[in-house]
Amino acid sequence: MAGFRLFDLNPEQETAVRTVNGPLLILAGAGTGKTRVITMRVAFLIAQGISPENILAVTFTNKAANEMRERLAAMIEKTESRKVTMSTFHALCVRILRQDIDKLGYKRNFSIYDEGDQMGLIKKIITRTAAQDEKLDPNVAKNLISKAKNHSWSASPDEQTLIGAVYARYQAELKTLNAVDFDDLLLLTVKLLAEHVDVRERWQRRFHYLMVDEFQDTNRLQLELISFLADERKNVAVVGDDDQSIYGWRGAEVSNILEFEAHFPNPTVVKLEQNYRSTNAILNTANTLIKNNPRRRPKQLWSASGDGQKVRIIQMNDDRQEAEFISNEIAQRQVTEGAKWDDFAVLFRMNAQSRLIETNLRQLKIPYKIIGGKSFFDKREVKDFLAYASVLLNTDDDVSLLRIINTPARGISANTVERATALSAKKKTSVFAALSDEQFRSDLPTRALQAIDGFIALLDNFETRLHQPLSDQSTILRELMAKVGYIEDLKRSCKTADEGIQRESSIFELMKSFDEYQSKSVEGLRGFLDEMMLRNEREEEKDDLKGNGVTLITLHAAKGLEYPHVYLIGVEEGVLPHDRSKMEGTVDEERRLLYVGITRAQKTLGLTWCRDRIKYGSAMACTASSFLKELPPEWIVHQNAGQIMSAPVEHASGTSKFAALKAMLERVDG
DNA sequence: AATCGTCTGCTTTTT
DNA sequence: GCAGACGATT
Repeated sequence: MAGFRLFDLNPEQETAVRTVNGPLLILAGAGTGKTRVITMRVAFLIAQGISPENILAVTFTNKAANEMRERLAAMIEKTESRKVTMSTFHALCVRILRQDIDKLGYKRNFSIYDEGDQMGLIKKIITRTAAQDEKLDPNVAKNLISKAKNHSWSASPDEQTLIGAVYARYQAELKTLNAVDFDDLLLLTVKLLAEHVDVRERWQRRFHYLMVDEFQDTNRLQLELISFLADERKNVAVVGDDDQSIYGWRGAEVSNILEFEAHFPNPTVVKLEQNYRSTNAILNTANTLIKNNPRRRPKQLWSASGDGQKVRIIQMNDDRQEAEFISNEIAQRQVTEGAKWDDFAVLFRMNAQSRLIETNLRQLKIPYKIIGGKSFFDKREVKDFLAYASVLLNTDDDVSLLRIINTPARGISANTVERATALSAKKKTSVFAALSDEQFRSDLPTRALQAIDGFIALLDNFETRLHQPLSDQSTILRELMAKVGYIEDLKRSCKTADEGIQRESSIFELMKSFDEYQSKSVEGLRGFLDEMMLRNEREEEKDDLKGNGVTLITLHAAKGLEYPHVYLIGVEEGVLPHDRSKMEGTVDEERRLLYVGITRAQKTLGLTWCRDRIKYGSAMACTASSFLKELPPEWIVHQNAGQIMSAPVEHASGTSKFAALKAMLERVDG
């Protein structure tokens, strides 16, 4: 108890922190100090004498888990805080499965397939399964499979339909390859806990107090997992905001939070409504908008920090003008208001919308950062490297094996690989097993056989060395890469020397982080790979790119972030709400998306819409989003960009415009 | 095996 | 309007 007290909490926050036993639902509106409450509640539990080992806090992202860990470490004894389990859903599942997945017929050294690996496998299966005249979009298949898994429909897919057959084969093949995809991590964990009482009870004995962050984003399986772990104690504290549920299309069930009482009867319900981020103009705009959603838990955000400036709705002639106007205005405000580039964010529904903004910002030499885009882990060389590592740990991992079987080229032709793959499919084995099959080898030319034997020997050799006790895995990996001449091959395949250096440095970076991982963990290469597979570069981007610059970000990715000045662009019917949402009946979720966008703003907010927009290459007339009509007139001011930009320069603003221009020119010169 | 050219089809993306 | 996929070409 010593050294811990509840710092400056408002009454609701304090209730949330002090409620220790039984189900607890914390409805935490945007900017209401949620993370603080969670970490303080964990500290409070420990101060009450609860063992930190018995506390589990689950989040969705590594970033959130790390942040919580750091904050807790600053609050209580390090030795104590370390014993608390803070983990993402998926990492927790990996941990559970690595111990007992053999009970489900998988091997404990299973590989984890990311979405790219998954797609590769699905494509392969579709081509093998579909008849000549049959077509199946692999993306559609992937989504359906994911949906099926999230609803635990794994039992007996209808194999008469193509999709059913693909699903069945995909799942069977994953098992042959000793691999699991992201959905499997949850599905198999739930299955394991459901079917094996001993495992279930072991984990129930381990965790007595559960906390779940972003509960509105949990899917069915995640709720099931929590329910299993909570057992009869029902010490489940969930934190979330139904109004910020924007991942329904990925399987998130808002009903988990809306019908929390049905899953965990008689909970304590706490509403956090005092907002510490935005002005009341912004909050009232958000409040009024979201009231139009029928199914929600009523909340009313308020702030003690005053009304602030009205929210602007700015009409543009077209998307070209939208980009120009915003870029110019940011340049101007940076000077006249003394704002930093960092203080501005431009939010949009679709990534494509960032292009024009980007172009304009670049012209004005305004630094910017785009969140999103290609990930470090999508880079060819990174995937290759991880594939080599993965094959050493699980030679049955076909996706990784096929990736590296002839990279760098070692005389195993596409044709040979195709034959091995076909045989492996027929015999229901992995490709690696097929390589040693007599049937496969009998009619192969000597050259091909030599190449294959060389490859098998190479893997055997390094696999053995890797598994020797006390082996230096990092050195072994380096030697493997050197032996196969990977880096030379990589550089040879690059168009420019610069690209070669870039790619090489990705490999070095990866090796370096493995060294770092090894210096503080005993899990070895397996643990490192797990971490890599469950890690999202984009989340780190949000930290790394804290540097100077205007942020360009999608509404989805902006959740959880905040900026002093926000522009939300393309608030048009068809963009927000997106055309597709109307067909799919998910307009409420689009409204929540706008709500999330609005509540990102701390001081000022501008919503823009265009009368014309280039869509799919040609100009299309647009109308303002129907959501704009739902905003409270008393907190809104309407403007027209065309008029502002062509307005005669009056004296006062003339001075500032001149100053802005001057500053701009100085930047160009410098 | 790589590169070029044509076709297609179009949100969002915590792991 | 443009990226990504796929097939034809060297």
